[in-house]
Amino acid sequence: MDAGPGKIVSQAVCFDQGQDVLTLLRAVAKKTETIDESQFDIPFGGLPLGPKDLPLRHSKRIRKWLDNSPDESVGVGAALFQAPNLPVAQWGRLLRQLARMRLAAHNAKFDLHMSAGGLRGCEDQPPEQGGGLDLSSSVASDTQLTQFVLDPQNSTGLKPTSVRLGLGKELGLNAGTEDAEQQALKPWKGPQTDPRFDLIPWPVIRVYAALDAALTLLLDEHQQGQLDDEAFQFELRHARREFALMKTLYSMERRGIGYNTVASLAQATKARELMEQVASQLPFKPTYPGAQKYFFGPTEDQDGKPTGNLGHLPYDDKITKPSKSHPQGQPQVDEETIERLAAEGVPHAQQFARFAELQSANSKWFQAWADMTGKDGRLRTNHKQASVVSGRLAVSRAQLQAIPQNYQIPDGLTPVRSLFTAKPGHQLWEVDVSQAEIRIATAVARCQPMLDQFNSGQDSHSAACWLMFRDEFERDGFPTVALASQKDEGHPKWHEYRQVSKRCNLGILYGAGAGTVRGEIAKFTGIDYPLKQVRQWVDDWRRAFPPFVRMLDAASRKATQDGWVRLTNGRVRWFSAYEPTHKAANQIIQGSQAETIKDCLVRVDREFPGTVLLCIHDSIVLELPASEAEAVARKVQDILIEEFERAFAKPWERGGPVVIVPFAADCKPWGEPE
DNA sequence: TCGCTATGCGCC
DNA sequence: AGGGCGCATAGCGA
Repeated sequence: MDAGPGKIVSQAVCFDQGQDVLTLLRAVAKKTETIDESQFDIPFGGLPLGPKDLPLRHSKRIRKWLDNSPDESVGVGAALFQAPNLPVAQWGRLLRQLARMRLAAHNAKFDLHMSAGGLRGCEDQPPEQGGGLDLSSSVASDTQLTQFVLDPQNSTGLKPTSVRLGLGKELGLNAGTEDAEQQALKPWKGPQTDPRFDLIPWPVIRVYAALDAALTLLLDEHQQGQLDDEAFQFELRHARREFALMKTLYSMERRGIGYNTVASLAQATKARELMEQVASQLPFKPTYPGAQKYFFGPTEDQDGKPTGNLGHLPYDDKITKPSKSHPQGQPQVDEETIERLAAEGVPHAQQFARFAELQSANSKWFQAWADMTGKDGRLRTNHKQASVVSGRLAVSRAQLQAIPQNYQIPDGLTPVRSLFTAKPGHQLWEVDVSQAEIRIATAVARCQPMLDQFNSGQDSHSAACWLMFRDEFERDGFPTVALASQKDEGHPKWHEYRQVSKRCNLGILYGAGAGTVRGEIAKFTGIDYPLKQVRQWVDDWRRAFPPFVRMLDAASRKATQDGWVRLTNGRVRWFSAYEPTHKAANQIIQGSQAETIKDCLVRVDREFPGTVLLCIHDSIVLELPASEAEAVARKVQDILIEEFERAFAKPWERGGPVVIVPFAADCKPWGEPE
């Protein structure tokens, strides 16, 4: 159960052939240590194991709280506060016992990590001496994932779900239980920014832990009863898919990815030096609000004294959205604003941009990821499987779905991608589906014009370019798309028009209007076309692909009328009451892609165990033995193509033949450009 | 000190 | 009416 941003306490319930609860496992962890540094302090009883590792702030906080609250429950806590852990050997017995059972857990992946991690400082020991044990083959079900499949519209939290289903009444569960729990635990747990579940005395948390364990068991029984019913075959199938995916993600997270902390920290140091040089020349605090004040703030204060601000007029299109604190909206200070200021020769604009990019690179990558890397030199992320509405995977902790492309790296620093390393004798490879979303859109919309282009070997953007600008190409003597795409001999405007077409493809399928498409074109080509011209192009695009237009309309109509749309594998994307439905088509595409890549991931993990490191929406990163790296990567490439083509193959008309939209995949060593 | 919001920006 | 995420920072108010 997630008990706050990245802070977790969870219980696993163990049962044996339907008998009563046998054992509780209480797992505690800190955000930064959930995975690569085990963090068990198990306050099962009052047997001392030595003092806890207590940060000063917590020590102070608890001491203060104890002094001010001399009631009985606190006395119990105070007695247990010093050293409440069980002997290490008991941890080992617990793990061995769990390994022999069938386990149900709410968010099983977390419990698996805790069990496998072992006790702090004992990671390399056998369980009897505090080491971990892999319990993944003992886990039989994950009640949170199953609930996500059974009821995607509601919270999958254990207590809200139980209350909703009327479970646990005999245990005293009611709508207020969760709040009561938060109230009771808060003084011990500390602030949300640094919660310490391991500092909560067992007598304080015991009742809640026991309740969670019992609820998990009740929920599991309830769900399994439902899934036994033939009417729930669909849900059963998808619950099994998610469960299999959970185990794959668990093994990926355990593995982590090699990261060169030494080089990363060297870059961090270099970045800080560069930042200091720049900052010393800036006449304002180098923050976004500071820059806003300097560039756009009044030049004089109320008394007519000069403020040192420049008093630049805000750009009309660069005002933040009105909010409570700023009903008029504020002058926006983003990259583009700064660029414009710099172009006007406004002093310090360029320097501030430089400072901001250096600081961002350090705090997001060079410093942050080095700090997060484990003692084994591996950097680990945490997948969230049941939180994204579209069905995509999300990752937290290290945001390894947003590893910067090389061109994003500030001048003078090393690309972050080059800091990822393979273990000895291995190589990193990435395999990705090319233009997945447009191929999916082609299948979903049954778009014959785009299909024809794919079948003749065109990529989607060249295809759109050809169809949108065909008249002009033909008039100028370029009668085929193949000729027009030749770099040297092609139509002089081919590349410009292809960019325009690409932005139309992506933008319109995402639900963008002409204004946004115009901005995108400007961003990628540097040419700011008149809105009227862009509107014309959007119309050209719509004329070239009538089935896409029909699909966009049909999807949003369905989402408006029914409140949901269906993905390619039958799963449903629900729309909440106030969610705009213009994005419905995009959600079908994005969600269907996510469902398909999940199946690929599980299959690749099964066929090539131990190799998968990351999955980034349409790509899979692998760590492969050097001797056969390319061969395996090619096989994975084939798997992606096969799975995507199969997922989207269907008859395009009633009783007609099955139409297969061709998919393509790229396969290359990690870090190599296209 | 802590929780919250606003802002900006990385990825697909 | 461009979709889906997560993270860092700043600033404000309790």
